[in-house]
Amino acid sequence: MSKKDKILEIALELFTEKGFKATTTKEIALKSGVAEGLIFYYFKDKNELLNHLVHEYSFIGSLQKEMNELSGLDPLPALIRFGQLYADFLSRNKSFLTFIWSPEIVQNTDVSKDIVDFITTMGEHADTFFTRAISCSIEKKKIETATSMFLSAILTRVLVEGRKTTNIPTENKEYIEEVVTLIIKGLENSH
Amino acid sequence: MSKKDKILEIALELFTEKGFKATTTKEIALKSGVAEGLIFYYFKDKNELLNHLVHEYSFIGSLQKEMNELSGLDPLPALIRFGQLYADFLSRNKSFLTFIWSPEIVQNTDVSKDIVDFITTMGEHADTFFTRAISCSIEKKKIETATSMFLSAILTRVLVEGRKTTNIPTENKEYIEEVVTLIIKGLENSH
Amino acid sequence: MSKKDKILEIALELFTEKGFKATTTKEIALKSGVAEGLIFYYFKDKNELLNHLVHEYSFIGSLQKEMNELSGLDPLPALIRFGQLYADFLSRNKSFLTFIWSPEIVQNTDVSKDIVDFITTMGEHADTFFTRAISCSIEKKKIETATSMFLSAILTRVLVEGRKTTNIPTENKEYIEEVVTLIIKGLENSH
Amino acid sequence: MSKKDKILEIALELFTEKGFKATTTKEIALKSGVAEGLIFYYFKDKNELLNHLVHEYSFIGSLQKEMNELSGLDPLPALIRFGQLYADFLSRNKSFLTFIWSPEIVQNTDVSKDIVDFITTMGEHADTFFTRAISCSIEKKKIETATSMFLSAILTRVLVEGRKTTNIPTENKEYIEEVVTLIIKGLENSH
DNA sequence: AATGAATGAGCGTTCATTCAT
DNA sequence: AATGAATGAACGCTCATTCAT
Repeated sequence: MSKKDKILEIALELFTEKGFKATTTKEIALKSGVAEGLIFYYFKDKNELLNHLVHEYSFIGSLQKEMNELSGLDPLPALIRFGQLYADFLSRNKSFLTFIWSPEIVQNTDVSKDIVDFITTMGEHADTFFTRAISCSIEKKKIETATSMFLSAILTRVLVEGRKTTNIPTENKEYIEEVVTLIIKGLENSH
Repeated sequence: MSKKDKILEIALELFTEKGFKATTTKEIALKSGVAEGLIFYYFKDKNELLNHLVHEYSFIGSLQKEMNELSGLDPLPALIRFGQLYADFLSRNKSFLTFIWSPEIVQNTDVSKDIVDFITTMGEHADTFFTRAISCSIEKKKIETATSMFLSAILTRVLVEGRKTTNIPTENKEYIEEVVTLIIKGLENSH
Repeated sequence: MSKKDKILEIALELFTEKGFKATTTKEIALKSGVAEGLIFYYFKDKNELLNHLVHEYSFIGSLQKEMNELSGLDPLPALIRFGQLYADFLSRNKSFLTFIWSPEIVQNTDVSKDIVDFITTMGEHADTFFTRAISCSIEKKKIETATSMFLSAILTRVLVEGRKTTNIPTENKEYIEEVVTLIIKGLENSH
Repeated sequence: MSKKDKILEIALELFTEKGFKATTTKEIALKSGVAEGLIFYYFKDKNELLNHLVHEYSFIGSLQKEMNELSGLDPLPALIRFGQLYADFLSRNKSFLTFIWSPEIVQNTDVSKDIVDFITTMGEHADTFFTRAISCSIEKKKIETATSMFLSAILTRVLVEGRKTTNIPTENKEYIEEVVTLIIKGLENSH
């Protein structure tokens, strides 16, 4: 791994763990095993290091690949698997997500838009899965509400409940299954 | 308003807007119209100002009062009203919530526990409303899943969708009604 | 005791214990049980409080009185008693002496001159005692050397040896007697 | 001379001249011709700069070397030369000695012990010289008293009389000779 | 490419001093 | 006489940034 990449790796780790301002370039250099000056050789200043990180960070890419496996599944298992992939993805990127959502970053960058876009994209995917999973036709708006609930439930579980000191009582998989079941039944019962 | 209160007010505003480290005491003093020294007369250092803010902040109190009005309502309208109060509450405290959830604060204080506690309390309230709204008896676990979805949907809507550049297509009230309807139908259909 | 006197008392205590700059007016006020403002009501500023202390402090007065008792004694016992009084006096004022001898005070006040004057006065007293104690006549210069040694021995013992962690092996009285004996014998042997 | 050494040199000069608290880091930087930040690059804070100074200061080393020349001399000249070396040493380190003896330093460090140790060591040296200078055997205690007087006389002369506004009437050498003569005669006359 | 000594603006904080009460 | 809230200059210190090597 090149020194440049090492700097980026460590910077990401420290920024997401402690915050941007609370992380010093000295600390990054130390943990990266490089001289402090090198950071400024590769990146004009600390902000450019942040921008590089935030825009380069391949957000959706990693998830996109995994979702190819869903095409061969039946609608219901696909929906559940989709939920799991989403939960895993959020889990992996939890600290990065809360980082770019924090006041000091939201103020300085436009990445929160990226998150919203991402959630929208996820929503569109989920919409098609729900549509396929429901036998009968249904209002588009109802599907959208269902989708929004589905994604919110997973998002909240991972980001909020992950911080509970007590362990999560139900496994993710089981929880997702329950959520899907409840929504599907709600949708089927509503026409 | 006393100078001490003014300092607290402005500090809250700036911390939630820009972050803790990114806000200087000079800036707080300037906007508060006091000498910088006064901040340290009342709060021994910047951290104590933060702690004061975080622990004094009457999180649940404001919501608790509003929830008294729900006791007279029928189960379903009560549930919807409950959702609205929750959404309004989150809306009001949006910036504070993302602030204390940010890396620089989560790391330094034990307040994330406060949020989790709050969410748990909200969950218990919602549980009783759902139980009352469903005519027939139902597994406790199903109710809990329903509740979690309900609260997540509102939380995500307010915190995430509030940052969408495009305006929110559906009004909160309408959205909450849809969510409640879908969940209730899902529950009733599941036994 | 008036509040003014209390301030002076506490200021003296703190200045000599911690140094002038290291003692804050807040600390003086707190320990004195008065408001901080009162210090500046009585003394224009912190420096005037210091000056007041340094010039008011009746240095020699307390010793002068005690020395009246010496007039009735024989030369040798008088010399020994004189040494004891001097040692006691130094012991009582030890911290004050090292205080006004410290760089931060020597630089700002002219009290080190007071100390020198005091030592000179002590020297003159001791000169007459030694002259009386020696039967035969002797060069004035020899007496002065003897005196200087006598006073130095006591001064050093009290100020320096008092800081030894181990206890002083010999009692002051015994030490003074030995010193006097040695000097007297030295003088008598030199003509 | 390196910038680090320059900082140490100037800090020593200012601390001993004005006191520790009364010397600002800005002043040290200015007189040293370096940026203020450099002080904190080499020494993590002002206290560490002081500690470095105080422990690095080769107190005894410089004197120890000079004392090798004494071994070839006869007892009496050796004693007189020893006194001169001691007086010179004290003279050179006068401001440093009063500095570390001042309240603000005595309170913060354990260096006053260093001084006491040094004086003890000097005492042991002087003891052997006096023993050799006296032809006949004599009580150990008497020697110690003599030694103590000898060192005190020189210490006081340099530290106290050096602050007299009037010039010192007698030269150091002459004074030391007188002191030695007087003590030797006192000792020889006492058995 | 890589270092780390050196910089200095600006931070959080202290504290003597003022002043309305 | 006495208070203590309020001030702001100046302190010790941090840290992103520069630059000679």
